[in-house]
This record gives sequence, structure tokens and C-alpha cells, in this order.
Amino acid sequence: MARMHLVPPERAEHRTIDGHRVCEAIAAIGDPARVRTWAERFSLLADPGRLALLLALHRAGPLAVGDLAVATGMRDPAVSQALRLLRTAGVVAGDRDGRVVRYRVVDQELGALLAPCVAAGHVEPEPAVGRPRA
Amino acid sequence: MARMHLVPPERAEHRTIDGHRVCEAIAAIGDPARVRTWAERFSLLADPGRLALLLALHRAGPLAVGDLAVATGMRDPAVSQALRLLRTAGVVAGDRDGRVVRYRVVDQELGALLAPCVAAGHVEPEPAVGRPRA
DNA sequence: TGCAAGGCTGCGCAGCTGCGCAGGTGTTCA
DNA sequence: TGAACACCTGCGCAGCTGCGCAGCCTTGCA
Repeated sequence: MARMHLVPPERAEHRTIDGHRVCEAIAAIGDPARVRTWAERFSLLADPGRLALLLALHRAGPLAVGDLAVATGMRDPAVSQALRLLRTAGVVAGDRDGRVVRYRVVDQELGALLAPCVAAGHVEPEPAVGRPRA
Repeated sequence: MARMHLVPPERAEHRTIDGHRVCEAIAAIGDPARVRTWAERFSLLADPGRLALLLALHRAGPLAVGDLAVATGMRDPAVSQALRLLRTAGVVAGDRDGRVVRYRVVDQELGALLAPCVAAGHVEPEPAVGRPRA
């Protein structure tokens, strides 16, 4: 945390307000690829449809595609496509039982991110931040 | 958690595989508006630029727009726009100091979501390999 | 063996998002 | 007072995303 001349040479000549903090910030960001990976991870939860599917699977256990469609009000293809995305990402897995495929959450790390979402169900924190200048 | 006839009448006549689990799923999903709110929350973290900015602000403390631009490699307008989005969402706040505006993270709940992202990073300093930025 | 059910895929569209460029506003300093 | 600086905004574009419709494949049952 001491010596950080991590500033890319390209930007080294830019004038900075708090140079040392810029270095700390760069250290905090770390590998851009890692940041992008996490952004993709979060983007999986950024869609109401997928989030609803994950919440349903997380708390109601293995569910079939059609049932998920009924529960979420989505169309079958939409559910299927969303699940395919989540499956590709390694978040869910499907178990075939005859002609029924039941999906379940397998990525515990991402499942843990669902916890605060569920916990905050009863309380609605103030989204209305006082706009100084609307 | 047993008998829940929460199934919307519209979808009530659809054939289901595990009817009770459908009800549990609907209960797990809860209010669609809440799901959408959380999806928007996650979507704030779903962009590499915003995520990098939040990581920088979260760990390096208050930073000016220009410094954030240098740290992230983004252009000033992009940083400004991202911060405006985050500020509108109540995630960050800016403190004006003369002509400099230093931003900081104010939404602790969302800041907590950054923790696993940081913890799993473990970008350990390379002991001897001098690679500022290949 | 025929038929229905469950699930998946191709295609196309509407909508959104992020960003770069140019220009504007307010502040500080020579 | 003018110039430099920090930040913000309007505009437009390229790219992506999610979803609906229609159709196909596989499976199970009568």
C-alpha cells in the first residue's frame, strides 16, 4: 500500500487533485478483467425476470420451466432463454426428469447475494434522497 | 408456507408440474415492484465503469471527478454521467470544495455488496515482477 | 404408433445503455 | 478582467438486451 506508481503512463501526465488517492484507487480497482467479471456477475441479477427466477429457485427449490413461467408471468421462451443464460454462467443447473427439467441454484456465492434482497423484504429504505438540485 | 393461493387468476388455469412450489415461488418473489427495485440496484453494479468507480470510492475515500477519470481511464464526461446516475440513485454523494467535487459512497447497503467483490479479488502485490501496466 | 406435453431455438424488433465529442457554467488565480 | 481549471450537459451513435412469435425436438402415455 506504500509505493504505488501504478498510474498508467498514458495518464501519468494528467493533473490530479489527490495524486496518492488516485494510486490507492487504482490499487482498489485492481485488475480490470476482474472488475469486468464481477460486473457481469451483477448483470445477471440486474434483470427483473432473472432475479425473480433466482429468488424463486433459491427459496422454493427445484422448479420446472413451465412452473417458473406461471410463477413469474413470463413466457416459456423467455424463461428458457433466461435459464440458459444463467446455466451458461454456471449459476443454475437443470435436472432432467422425464420430459420435465427442474432447475436449481448451484452458485452459492451468487446465491448469497440474493440474501439481502430477500431480507429487506418488509422494509423499504428511503430511496428518496434529498435532491439538492432536482 | 403450505396453502397459498397466490396464483394470479390469469395464470390459475395453466397446468403446473408442482403446484405448491409454484405458490412458494410466488411468495418468494413477493412484490414485483420490490424485485424490480433490487434489479435496478444490481444494475448499478453491472457496469465495469460504475463498479470501478464504486470500488475506488469505497476503498480510497473521497475522490474528485478528474482523479476518478485518471484512475479508471474513463473520460471526464463518462465519469460525470456515471456519478450522476449513482447520485440520483442515492448511492454516492458529492461534497463541493471550491471548484472540486469529491464523491463518496453513502449507501452502506450497496457498499456491502462490494465486499465480496473485493474479498474474492485478492490481487496480491507482485513481489518482484515489476509490471506497472504491461 | 399416434398424439400431446414440456422445453428449446431462430428470427426480428423495440428499447435501453454507455460513451465520445463539443460546448456551457461556475470558480479560482494571475 | 481575462484566462485556466473542474465539472456538467446536449446530442448522437454504435452496441447490446430482453422478449414475443412461430416452429422444432424430445419424451411419455394411451
